[in-house]
Parts: sequence; C-alpha cells; structure tokens
Amino acid sequence: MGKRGYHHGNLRQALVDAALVLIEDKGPTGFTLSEAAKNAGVTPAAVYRHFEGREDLIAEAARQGHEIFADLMDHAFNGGNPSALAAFEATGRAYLAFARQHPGHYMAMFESGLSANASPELAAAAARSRAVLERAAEALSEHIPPEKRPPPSMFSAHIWAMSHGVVELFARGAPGSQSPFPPEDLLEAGIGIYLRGLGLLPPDQ
Amino acid sequence: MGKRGYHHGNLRQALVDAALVLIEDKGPTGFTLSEAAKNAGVTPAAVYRHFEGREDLIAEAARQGHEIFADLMDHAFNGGNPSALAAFEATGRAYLAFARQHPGHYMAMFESGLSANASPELAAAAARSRAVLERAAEALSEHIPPEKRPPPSMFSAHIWAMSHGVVELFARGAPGSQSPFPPEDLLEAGIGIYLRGLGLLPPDQ
DNA sequence: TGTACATCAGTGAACGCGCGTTCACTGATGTAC
DNA sequence: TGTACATCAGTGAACGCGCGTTCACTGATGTAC
Repeated sequence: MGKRGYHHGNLRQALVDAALVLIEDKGPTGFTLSEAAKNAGVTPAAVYRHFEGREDLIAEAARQGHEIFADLMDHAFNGGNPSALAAFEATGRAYLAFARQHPGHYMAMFESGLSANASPELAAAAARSRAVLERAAEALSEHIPPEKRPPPSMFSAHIWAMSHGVVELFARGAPGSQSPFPPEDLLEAGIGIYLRGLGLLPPDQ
Repeated sequence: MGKRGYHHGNLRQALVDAALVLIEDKGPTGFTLSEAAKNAGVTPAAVYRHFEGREDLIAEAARQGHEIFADLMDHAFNGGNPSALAAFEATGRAYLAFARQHPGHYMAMFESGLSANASPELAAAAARSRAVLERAAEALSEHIPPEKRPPPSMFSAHIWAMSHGVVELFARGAPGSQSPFPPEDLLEAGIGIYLRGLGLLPPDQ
C-alpha cells in the first residue's frame, strides 16, 4: 500500500473515495473529476489511466454502493430469522443506516440520474441489491392470507418508496429541514402502520 | 404582451418558464442562467434586471411551484368533503398529479438543494404548502381513536415520504426504471394499506 | 397632435475561472539475464 | 548482486468551452408640456 512516490499505488480506489466525499457534499451533478483528482493528490489526466471519464467514475462509485448496500441488507435480513417480520423490520432499519453512513454512495446510486446501464457492472450490482429487497418482501408476504396478499414486488416498492422519501425529505438538511421526528423513529412507525394494514401486526398498539 | 421589439414585455416570467423547462430535463444543478436567458431570447446580462442572480431565479421558480402546489392540494382536499377520508385520498392523488404535470417545479422545490430561506417569499410559500398537507392529516386523524392516534404531523410525514419516494423512484426514468406498476396505482395502494393500518379503512379488502 | 426628454430594459463585449479531455513526455518500478 | 531494458502510471501543458457576473452603452418607450 505504498502511497508515497511517483506511483500512487492505489489510485483507482483513492479516486473513488475522493469522488464519494465530493458527491456527499456537492451532489452528483456538482461533483467534478478535476477536484476528485486534486483531492487524491493527482493530476486530472491521471484519472484516465483508470476510468474512461467522469461518468465512468461515478458509475463505479454507485456500483460499490450497491455492493455494500446489498451486503448490509442481506445481513440484516438474516435469512428471515428469527422471524420474517423481525427480519423485515431489521432490513428497513438497515436501509436508513446505509443512507446515513454512506451518503455519498446513496446519492451516487439514487440521485445521480445516471442510467443503471451506464456500465454492465453497475447494472449487475443494482439488480442484486434490488433482489435482496424483493426477497425480504417475498418471505414476509407468505404470512399474509393469499386473498389479501399484494404482489411482493408491490409492497417492497412501498417500503422502498417510504424509506427513500424519509431519507430525502427528513434525514437531510433541506427542505423538511426542521424534521419533527428523528428519521429512524419516523420510518419505523411508518413501516409499523403499513404492516398493520397488511394484517401482519396485531391491530392494537 | 408585446413580445416583439427591443423591450421584451414580460421577461421576468419568460425567464422563470425557461428555467423550469431546463430544470425539468437537466436537473436543478444542471440548470444554467445563460441557457435560460438564451431560451428566453435574451442576453445573459438581461437576467440581472429581474433577478439577483442564478440562485434567485431558481428560488422564484420554486416559489411559484409551492403556490401552485398549495392551491392544487387545497382544492383536492376540498375542506374535507365529502368525507375526511375521500378528501385525504384525493389529496394524495393530487400530489402525484402535481409531480407529473409540473416536474420542473417539483424539482426546483424538492431537489434543488436550495435552502428554504433562500428568499423570504420562498420560505412563506413553502410554509403554506406544508400547512395544507398537515391540515388534511389533522382532519383525518380526528377519526382515529385518540389512544392509537399518532401525531398528525407524523402521519402527514409518512404520506409525504411515500409520495415523494414513489415520484423519485418510480415516476421518473431512473433507477427503478422498469417500474412494475403504474405509479398512481402503486401510491394509491400504498396509502390504502397505510390507512388500513391506522384503522381508517375496514380490514377486509 | 407634436416635440423634448427622462427612464430603464436589454445589449454586447469583456473578465477570470474551472471544466473535461488530449497529448507527447518522463521517470519509477519490476523483470530478465 | 548488478545491469539493461520494457512497461506504464502519472505529469504538465494545452485545447476549446460555457459558466456567472460586471460594465458602459443604446435606443425603445411613455410621459410632460
């Protein structure tokens, strides 16, 4: 890991890391290849030894995000143990924890506006992380009486939408800035009410 | 409305309109003062007769969005008639309709990352549109037994979060691109399940 | 109705800047002998 | 262990570009008389 000297040693990852920091505080469109290079201690031209260009660098940041994301969610889901319900709720909390702890990744993944097909590697990673979400929804949906069971992909979409909305509106600075509740509590309560609506939680408190 | 000749006639609004179109397809950070001016048929310097600068122009676009938004939501809520529930659901649909029909406004309001205090006018308009949402939630929450009633601001936050999430993830191009359901249906079903969880809808289908 | 004039909306040129990308190059590294 | 050499990661200068903002100006408009 010799970072000193003429050759950087691990420039590719250093560039991704610098990009993530920049994306975190300027947004994906405010991110600049030149600045990422500078923060990695390198000339902008050096970036082209490792990436095709600006977009390719963002795509790699997003790809790494999907990998981390899928791992975290998968671990939280824990194969559906100790119960489908508990596993599902843990997955919801893991979602928010990821958004909080990896804001640069989160933004690169969901706010960069780059096509999921920007690179094949990105597409594969995104597909994997979506699959983890849907698997959790499927496991849980087996506990719903078949006649009132929505398609698992629908209710994973609901939970995803609510989670994403909480992140965007209440877990960041603007614009619902003076968030009336801690985002974690807000999301947990929301998911609880939603699951009660599906008959997965008892109707009383 | 004399648009020909040396003096434009209504340049201020023409600039806002041009900005909205640009924001719609390039995002708020991709938006450019120079390009807005060009599309309005005017030199970039002319913008400074009407706005303090780039940020002020975006803030005005967001302000107008909040005005339209509050009007639409207020009209859909219709004073809580014919029933608190019906009015609430109509408000939810109006949210999505607004995001669909005024994407530039929506982005300027919720994705521009500009502080709600960018201008006093913007702050006032944003406060008004939030108040409309909370009023609808309050009216509905009166139908919930007090002991299981969440704070109205909490459940308006839940609905807002789910609506925003659906807009961002499923009503646009990326990244949940191949949306499995029409966003309208997805949101309506999600809100329905949520309200059932609050005991506001009968538990059976 | 006609003329003089003040107003002020928009012009056009200029500024300094940072961007993404290209190119010929250089010199540190690691391998072959 | 020592030397020759191929590789290739990173340099630094240059490119053309569009950005936001400023400035002195110009000329269309509308009012006063």
